Amino acid sequence: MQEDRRSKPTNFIEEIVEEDLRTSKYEGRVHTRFPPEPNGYLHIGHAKAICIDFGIALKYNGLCNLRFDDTNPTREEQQYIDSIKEDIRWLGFDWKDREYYASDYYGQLYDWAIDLIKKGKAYVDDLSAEQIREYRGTLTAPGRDSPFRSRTIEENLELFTRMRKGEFPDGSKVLRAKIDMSAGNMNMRDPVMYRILRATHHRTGDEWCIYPTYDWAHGQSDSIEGITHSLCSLEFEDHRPLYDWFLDNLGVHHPQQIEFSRLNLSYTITSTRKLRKLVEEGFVKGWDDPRMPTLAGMRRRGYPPESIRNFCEGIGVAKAESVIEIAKLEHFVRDYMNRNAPRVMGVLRPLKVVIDNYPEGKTEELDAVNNPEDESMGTRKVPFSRVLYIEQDDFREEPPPKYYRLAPGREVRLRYAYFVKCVDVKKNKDGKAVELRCTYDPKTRGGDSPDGRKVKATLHWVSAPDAIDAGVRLYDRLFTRGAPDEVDGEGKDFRANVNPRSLEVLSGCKLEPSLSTARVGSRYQFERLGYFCVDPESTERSLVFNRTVSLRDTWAKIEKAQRG
RNA sequence: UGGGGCGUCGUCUAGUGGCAGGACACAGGAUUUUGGAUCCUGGCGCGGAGGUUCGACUCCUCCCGCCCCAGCCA
Repeated sequence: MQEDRRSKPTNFIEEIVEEDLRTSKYEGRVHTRFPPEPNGYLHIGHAKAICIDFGIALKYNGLCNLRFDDTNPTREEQQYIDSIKEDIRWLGFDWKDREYYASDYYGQLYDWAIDLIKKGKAYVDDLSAEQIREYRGTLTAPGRDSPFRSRTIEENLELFTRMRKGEFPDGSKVLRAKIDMSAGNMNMRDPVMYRILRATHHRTGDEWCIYPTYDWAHGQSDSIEGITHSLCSLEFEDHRPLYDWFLDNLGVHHPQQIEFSRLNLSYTITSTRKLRKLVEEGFVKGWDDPRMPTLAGMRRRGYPPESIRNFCEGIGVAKAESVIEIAKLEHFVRDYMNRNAPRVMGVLRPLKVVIDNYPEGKTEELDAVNNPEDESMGTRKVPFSRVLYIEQDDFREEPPPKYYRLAPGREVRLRYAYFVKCVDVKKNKDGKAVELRCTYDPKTRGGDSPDGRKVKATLHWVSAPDAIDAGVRLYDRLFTRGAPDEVDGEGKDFRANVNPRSLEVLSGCKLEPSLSTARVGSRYQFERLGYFCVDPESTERSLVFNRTVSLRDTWAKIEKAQRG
């Protein structure tokens, strides 16, 4: 009955879920989970998974758990747990009180391991890691049975119990599932379930010296939590037979694993391991560096969570491997910001302008629209005076073709203010323009000429005596190649493709005074320049802005084409 | 030469035997007090070959290409 009102499935996973709902496969329940390993910060790839896991639950009136897949104490840390929770909440999802840990289930997992041993389906193996590898065979050649494969149930029970008690050194024994050493699927060649590892776990401390592997922990955790649909990425596809094997041989609740293709973004890396390298080797300043594709970095950069969600919805869910163009992400950011970010004027690279015929000491308060896309955002006053700043790039002594902005003898509009005409240029020794002298037309107040005279350009500006100083950080893509893992030379890796000009730090930028109350995290459109966000490094005395993304820039394209 | 997947505009993605649609990108135009936004227009695609069918992106066969798997990582 409810189904009728539901929108059509938008991807193959929703189709499966709806089919399961129709056939009451899980008594009409939908219960998913997001299972991050707390070994790094969440990135845009995780965002896709989060949107799918939580999104499916939301759409079908189900639940989505947060479960930390913490089975490897050597690389997991509490700080990552904290950041992951913060980032999921920021993205806009809520797991309520369903915060779980695979380590919560160590006891149950141990009991189930005993169960499998008793069923003759698991055994303790004394082979070394290297020997196990040799015995496993290759992709094309079958493996061989370990000499310890035929131990009696009693012996296995005793050995495994002693493993748990800490009677054997690290790495000396493992517990393996007894499946099929000749299976075409390598995962079925007697996979390891437990390894001996004396490491302090961030939650269980030193309680355990044996730790379950992913394969042994994951499906069983899903089962314990009553998960119905266990969604994961493609590389786990050939783990599914093992996932099924454990659950079937245990005879417990059996969720369905469904795999989808993970997100790849051009000019971006989405590998926790590689991102950690960028952090640890100082290519960026931290996990939350605004150039990082981490949620923390994107948040600091100014990406609205809504835009990331819209992006994830916009790219779809499928099994084909793909690389999404970064332009698509930027589109969703601009789309959201255009509708929501208040407009403001700021000059990044100031060029002084003196209005010769404007009275000295006079200041006017001009009306400016806060957002032309949303009248309800109202208007504000912007001060105008005789001395102003405009953008250096908005003046050319010798304007190229199609350049509409200011040049000697040219008239342009100052947004919300007056038409001004350039009458003189003062230059320094190097011939660089350092000050413009202009005249204004008092009859054009507000920006319209009563005689119907047109100008081709409208410039943003800031009143010099009223301006506040700020620092601005401009970001470019972190990598110079669309596919950062593609490298020319031998022995090189993605690090060779890091863009040395990914960060440009500007100081002495001039902003309109209304920004003096801007709070950390606030997002604005600097008219004609782009969207900017107040960085946490801002202080009361000095604001720092991050450019989230530039505006679409038609002139830049024309100019680029002109240069050839 | 083992097992598991995947191939639809430049990039994503819809399609479930009946005119191949959408988004982004790109190109052109209209409009504009942001060279923004908006609107219009345009080009561009079913990996290949056979077969079944009145009709095939869809079903069958073969071929080609790409990805994943030989951690006591997840």
